[in-house]
Amino acid sequence: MIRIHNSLTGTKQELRPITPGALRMYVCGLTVYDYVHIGHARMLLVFDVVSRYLRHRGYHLTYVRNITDIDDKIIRRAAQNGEPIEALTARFIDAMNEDCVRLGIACPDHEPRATHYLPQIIAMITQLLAAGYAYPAANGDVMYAVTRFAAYGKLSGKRLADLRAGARVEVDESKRDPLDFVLWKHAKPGEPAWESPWGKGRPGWHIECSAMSTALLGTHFDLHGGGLDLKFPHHENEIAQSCAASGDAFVNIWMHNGFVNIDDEKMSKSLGNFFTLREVLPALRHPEVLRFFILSSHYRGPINYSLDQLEQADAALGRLYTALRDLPDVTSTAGEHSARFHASMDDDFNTPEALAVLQTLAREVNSARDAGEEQRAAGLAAELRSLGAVLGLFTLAPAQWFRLAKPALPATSSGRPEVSGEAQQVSPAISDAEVEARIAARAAARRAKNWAESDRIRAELAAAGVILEDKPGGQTAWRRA
RNA sequence: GGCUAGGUGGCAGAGUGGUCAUGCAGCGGCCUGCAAAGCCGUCUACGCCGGUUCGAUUCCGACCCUAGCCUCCA
Repeated sequence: MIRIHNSLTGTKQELRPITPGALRMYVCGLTVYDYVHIGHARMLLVFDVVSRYLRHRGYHLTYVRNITDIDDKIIRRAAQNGEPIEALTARFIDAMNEDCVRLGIACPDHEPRATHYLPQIIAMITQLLAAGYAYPAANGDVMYAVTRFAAYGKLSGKRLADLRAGARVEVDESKRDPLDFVLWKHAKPGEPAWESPWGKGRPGWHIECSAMSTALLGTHFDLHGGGLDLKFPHHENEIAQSCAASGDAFVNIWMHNGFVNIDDEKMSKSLGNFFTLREVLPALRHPEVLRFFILSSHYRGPINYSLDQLEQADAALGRLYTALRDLPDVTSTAGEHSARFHASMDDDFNTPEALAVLQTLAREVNSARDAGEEQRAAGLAAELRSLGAVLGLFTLAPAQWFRLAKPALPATSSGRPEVSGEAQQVSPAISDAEVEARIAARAAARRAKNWAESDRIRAELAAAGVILEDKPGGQTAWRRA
């Protein structure tokens, strides 16, 4: 039984598919006007793991993650760049897909783009107007009347009166209530626009998600996810739109992932303290390190980004790869660790606990190997490998992992990895073949019990970032630091 | 101001009404020519004040502190 924390009720509840054996999930994806940053990556990774796990548990999952490809910021950025909007969005969609491939994030089943769903958006606004939930404003926009929707504020735990008292909502003559939000924006000169019953214009952000999710998953589906910052007003508005338009229940369980913080402050574009994947990944041994780092905290809580934390993730992941090293590939047997792993993941996707199970498993692999129980060690390692794969880990063969060097990139005081030509020279490159040659020379010295020469070669290799491990029987394994 | 999450050992980070989180770091062993890796053992905890309880880090209340949302945001 899988239990998931539902933002709507504030409690964990049992996952009961609307259609037995099948699940439908919609996640709010990106607005494509810039490169993917670590905060986005967390959302992408969290729901990648959620979808992997639900499938692992035998559900037939339909996973939809949208792309917002028309929006104020996109229009502004395109104008700044002197670039057509379509070129800008195409560029950043390509970049996002590249980043996802690097991180091993599987493609969702559907990746709808707002601009491809204008008919559905217009149809839904028409429905809302007909049902009296929306009204045409004097300026040509179409607005949603929040007071008409009794449950408004349920998801975010807010009351309309409290929100108004906040007095931070803009005063807009065209709104009947300051909290009303726009469904359709009338065209302004020079902006992209589509024909509609209310004249030329473009959709508001909130209606896109309601229209796309309904079009692809129906009026009532199982799971809806997104970043915590979308809870209000975006998801609140989605509920208001979708429920009002269909009269149906819309979403059973709302899931929100926590933020990535820098120095305990939210990473965001407005604060300017964000890191793109393109800056961060070159500073890592492998993108899997970032995945491990993200999964080492529970998805709902905040996570503090720092190079030090990434170092720890690198070390911990390396330890798991160490346990998988040099063991025959045997069929995994589901033992007590699998049961613990599944219990952890079943409990609201508790990945830190699931990773702890993997670490315990790794210790037992090593322990069995030390005791000379090769068969048992191989069986446990196979279990480790298959459980890790559920989380998207162990995409490399252990031998590959240990050939990768951890880039020695100096960091600025802000924790931002500095990637420059100068920085790259810090890690001297020594080829695998050269390493093997030096090890052969050292082996000869060792056979002659010339420890001084043996240790000299080892120190020389250490300076080049290569660590040696002598095995029983005269063999020497090596890895990059 | 309103609303919502949190405050766990040197660090990160789970969890629980009463013998284990886990990883890194430390300490003591084993192994090793010496290392490395690994194994075994071990030390540092649950913001503050009350209450409930045989017993609370875990439940309840007050307080302090932090973050987030209330405006675009994963």
